[in-house]
Amino acid sequence: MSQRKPPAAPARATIRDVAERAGVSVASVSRVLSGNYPVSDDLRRRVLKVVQDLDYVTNAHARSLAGGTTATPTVAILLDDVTGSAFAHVAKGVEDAASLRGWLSLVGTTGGDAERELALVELMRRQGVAAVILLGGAYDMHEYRERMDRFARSLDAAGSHLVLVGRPPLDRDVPVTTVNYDNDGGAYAMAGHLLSAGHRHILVLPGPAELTTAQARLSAARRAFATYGTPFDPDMVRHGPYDYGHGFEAVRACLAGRVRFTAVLAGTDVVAAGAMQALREAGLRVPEDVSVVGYDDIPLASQLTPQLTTVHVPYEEMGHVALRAVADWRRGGDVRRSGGDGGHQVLGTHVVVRQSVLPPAPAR
Amino acid sequence: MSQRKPPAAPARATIRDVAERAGVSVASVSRVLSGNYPVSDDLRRRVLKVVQDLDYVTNAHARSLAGGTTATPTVAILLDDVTGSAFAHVAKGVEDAASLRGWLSLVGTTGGDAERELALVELMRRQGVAAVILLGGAYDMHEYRERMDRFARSLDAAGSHLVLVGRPPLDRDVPVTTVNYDNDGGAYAMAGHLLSAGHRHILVLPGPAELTTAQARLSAARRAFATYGTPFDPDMVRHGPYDYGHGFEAVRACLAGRVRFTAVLAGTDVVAAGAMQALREAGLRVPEDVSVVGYDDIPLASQLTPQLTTVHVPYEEMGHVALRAVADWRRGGDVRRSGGDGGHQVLGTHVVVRQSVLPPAPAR
DNA sequence: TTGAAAGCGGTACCAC
DNA sequence: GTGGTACCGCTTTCAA
Repeated sequence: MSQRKPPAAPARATIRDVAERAGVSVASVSRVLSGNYPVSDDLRRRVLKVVQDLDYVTNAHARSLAGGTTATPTVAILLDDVTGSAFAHVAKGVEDAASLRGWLSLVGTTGGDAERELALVELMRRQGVAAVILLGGAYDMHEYRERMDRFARSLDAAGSHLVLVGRPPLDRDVPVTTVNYDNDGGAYAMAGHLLSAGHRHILVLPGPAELTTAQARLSAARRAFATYGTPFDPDMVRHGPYDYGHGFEAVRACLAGRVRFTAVLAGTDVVAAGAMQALREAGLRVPEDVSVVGYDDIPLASQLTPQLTTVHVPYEEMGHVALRAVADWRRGGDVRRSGGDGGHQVLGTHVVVRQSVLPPAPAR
Repeated sequence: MSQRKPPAAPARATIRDVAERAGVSVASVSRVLSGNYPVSDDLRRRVLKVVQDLDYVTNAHARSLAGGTTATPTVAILLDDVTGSAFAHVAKGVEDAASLRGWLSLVGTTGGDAERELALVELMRRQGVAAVILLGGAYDMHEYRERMDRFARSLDAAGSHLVLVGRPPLDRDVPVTTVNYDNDGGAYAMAGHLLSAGHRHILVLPGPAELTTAQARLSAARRAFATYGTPFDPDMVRHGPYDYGHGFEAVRACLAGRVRFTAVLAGTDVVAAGAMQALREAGLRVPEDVSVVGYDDIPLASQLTPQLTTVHVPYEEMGHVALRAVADWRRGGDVRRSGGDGGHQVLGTHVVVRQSVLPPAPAR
């Protein structure tokens, strides 16, 4: 307590310690360790020996400050939650692509908290990461745009870059890259699949009303209804979180309320899983009595019984694309501002037909 | 291409730029930004204005180098895969605890690759993180111990610390903290649950033969068999990866091979899910015809139909405990070497009874 | 081939 | 209160 030197600091060895102990100059040690410069075998041996003995490692901060070999490029991935989210697959995609290039990738979670998101972006910016990749979940359009705008510009000013994945794009003059999937197309096709099977009474569980992806899926479904000349009943839409519990509760409530439906169009696979569970508990069979479809095509979809018909979203590939965009950006200076690609990419989606859809039962 | 100055370097503003533009000294700028020193309001305003204009941020590397306010403590979490692994929940636990303290946490994935693990540990060590937390998945005892030994010592030498979660502990004199769950107790209780329900022909899918956790679960099951005076048939054990596919294939193969069993003791919930699917496809009902139990108690367990009886492992809490251990370590200098706790903690597990177990059917 | 020294961007101590 | 300035640990000219 009264000590001047806190014993908690084990005094990490420095390059000077190594130099001294090896009887050479710091410059030589640096050369040996960087390996990008000719050095005599004897010197190298002596230095490496001491490095071993001292268990020395170069201080990344110092190295990066000195502007040496640009430190390993690092990308930061920010998402709400690692557990179970479909976006965890995007993170995996980014990580795999990064490690393939010898880059480092780090994941930070925001817990859906804007404050924490801001703090993390700031932190990463300070850290000098090559890019910050923001995954999924955009709510308020107003505040959101401004917020992202600021992020993009401040990262850009720090020599970094912002990538938005699964979020609405910003204005053209903002230094940002967007990677998206064809949300509309998938939702339209999925609703169409149900409609073409003959369903007319479809319970729609699009997700949170404020979430842009949910809104888009809902309006795409509407268009599909219109195409099929089927009236769209707003009462058949139940908003709620993208989780198992919501799917379960919503279906249970509708069943209890004697709402008539022959199919459930769920906003995500997890919601679909909850819906299926509620149907099953009510003694209804899927798909004989009620058809159910999801969205995302996460592993769960093919593990459910019956296997879920859903929309495949290329999450991992989106991660690859996001990382490639960062690499291109770094290399290209700012060519991508003119190039057609690079600024905003959209990957395709498609319906995966499995076993959870059948034409509506004659009766009921 | 022929440019001397790569245009890719947007020349991030420095503290000196700010000082100059604001007509003050760098020291003053530093003071304003650190906020830990009295400064005149006028000066503060002028500086902040320029900071805004230039969108200036302090360089984390420089700050950390200068040894100023110790940078935000950062912990690195390393695991195989973020998607779907039970350990993603531990990561979440660490992250939540870290963010509560205002610490930063980063997740890196190894993809089960020892090389990548090594690279990440090295990188983190260089980065000067407060601790590296390694999650799950230990294979070869020989090489493994040596490897971890080295990690522990080198991190320690760099003023950092190694925490092992869900991995076997090392020797007492190695500077490491271990957080574990009562794997044995859970496995023993789970097998006991099946045995006490009357099952005698149990198919055991413990997981990968080389994985320490799988080995432990298997031997605990054996002990339970012994306790119940039930002969243990090695032929009823099928090793394989901790995934859905393995559960599915193993059960299908046994069914095809006319192996007689009334229950499945799966190594994880995911394996159990695969097993249930195979049974269902064979026209067998769970639990009426065959009982199935898992291990982990991830959300999936309660989302399956029937809901899965399994062993609850406090993954998130393990994350909290791991982070607390790091905080204690940092604070305590090296008191924990003497203290009984802190070095090696074991959290309890327990069976969660749901709907996937029934006494064996009379016939069959 | 090797060594000396000038920064990289900040922080903090020491004067004024 | 404010401005100089000596480092932090490392890389990289520039000489020797």
